[in-house]
Amino acid sequence: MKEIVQKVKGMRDFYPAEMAFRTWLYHQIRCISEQFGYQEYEAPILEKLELYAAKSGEELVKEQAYVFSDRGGGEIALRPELTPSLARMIAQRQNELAYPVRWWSFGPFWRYEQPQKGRTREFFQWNIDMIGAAGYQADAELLAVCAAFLNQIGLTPEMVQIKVNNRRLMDEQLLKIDVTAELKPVVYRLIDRRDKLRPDAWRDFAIENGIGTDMLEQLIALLDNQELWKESETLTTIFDLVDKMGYGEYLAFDSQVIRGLLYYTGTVFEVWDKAPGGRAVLGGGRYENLVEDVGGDPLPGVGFAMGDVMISVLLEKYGLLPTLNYQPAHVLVTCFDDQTLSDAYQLAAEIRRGGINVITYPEPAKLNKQLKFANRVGARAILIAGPDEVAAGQVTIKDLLNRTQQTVSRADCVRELRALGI
RNA sequence: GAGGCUGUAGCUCAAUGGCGGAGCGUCUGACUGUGGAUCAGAAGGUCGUGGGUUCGACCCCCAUCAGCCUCCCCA
Repeated sequence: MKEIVQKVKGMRDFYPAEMAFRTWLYHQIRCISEQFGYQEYEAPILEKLELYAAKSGEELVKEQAYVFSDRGGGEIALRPELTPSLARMIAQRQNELAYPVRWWSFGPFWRYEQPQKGRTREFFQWNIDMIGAAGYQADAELLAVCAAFLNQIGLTPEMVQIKVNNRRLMDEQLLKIDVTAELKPVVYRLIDRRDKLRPDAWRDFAIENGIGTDMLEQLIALLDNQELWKESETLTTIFDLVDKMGYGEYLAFDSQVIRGLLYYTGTVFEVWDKAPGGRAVLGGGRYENLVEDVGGDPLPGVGFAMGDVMISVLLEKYGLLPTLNYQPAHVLVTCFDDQTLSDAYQLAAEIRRGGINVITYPEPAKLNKQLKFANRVGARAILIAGPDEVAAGQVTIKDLLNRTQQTVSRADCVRELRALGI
């Protein structure tokens, strides 16, 4: 134990059980993405640091990216997010793609953060984007993808909610209460923190940052206005479209959803656990300038990203983790003794050619030991070909589930296994 | 970056500053061609790591590493 080198902080091992879950999640994601006609793609794990300098937040690049120099002296980053890579891939082939482009991806990312519940330094993230659709109606499709996914994995509108807002609406409203361009970042930050601070502490924070009492009262009235979305044609249209697609119950307008990312310009949304103290598990929105920022021509996009860690926490919390069988072989061929070992290996090969996954016990051992092993690894049936069976051209099939066994001719073995439902 | 809790057998955890334990699991046997049960036995530990205090440290102190939790942050 002492001499086992520890794994790097914040990294996870995926033993077969965890790997089975990750594969399951990947499958759910693929299923929904393809339902809406999105194509899978992948970008490099390593990118030049300057790719992120273009638009990602300062915090992300300076504090949270894994950065190192390669042997050529270049500044390289382990990708902390995918969107800049996506923007580059689009820009590189800007004139040959059929728009709107619908792409999705699921892969690993790294951020140098303090590991805690729902957060690791290496995580997997689903990214899904539609690029090249200028109309805000496209935003509704991404919200539907999001809701369809939540529905697919069993998260109901009672458990989670997609909080939607629109930055343009908020900008207009803030302008009405005389929030200047200089004040806007502070006010955004203030809005973002409203649920994190106590009311009095929140007010103090506002005053300290130069927000006058009058403006603060107007801001509170603005944020508390549940009907504010009705003043946005974008939001009313989007809500209507998502409702028509059958996912209206998942949506809720929330004027406090702003999102930290600099590049969002229109609709923004986050999926939240509705329980008290709930957290965001997914976020996204519309961005107008990203492709331009990496050197392409202006092209709008809308998309979202979801990490595997928080969604797992949520599924576990609501008892929705799937029960997965991660033993691919349902049959074990026993190895009786040195004389019949080659027959056992040969039998296993015959069964495999019959289309059934098989493991062999690789060396002679006591039969009860092999039976225990078969149980441990989750096999459904075992095959015994000892001296008696070999001499008679037969094989004994033992059904571990029903505790029955039969001796059949070798030629019938595959058929008999099929009859057991294997 | 800040704070709190934890670290003892493969796993889950006990142990008043004075002989390091239990349950589960593993292995062996009872059972030399038949599994999940039962019984018996065995293996398995530099008590996270490094210092310090003490006649004596798993226990107290300091540092450090890791895990969990909270704050900060959140693409």
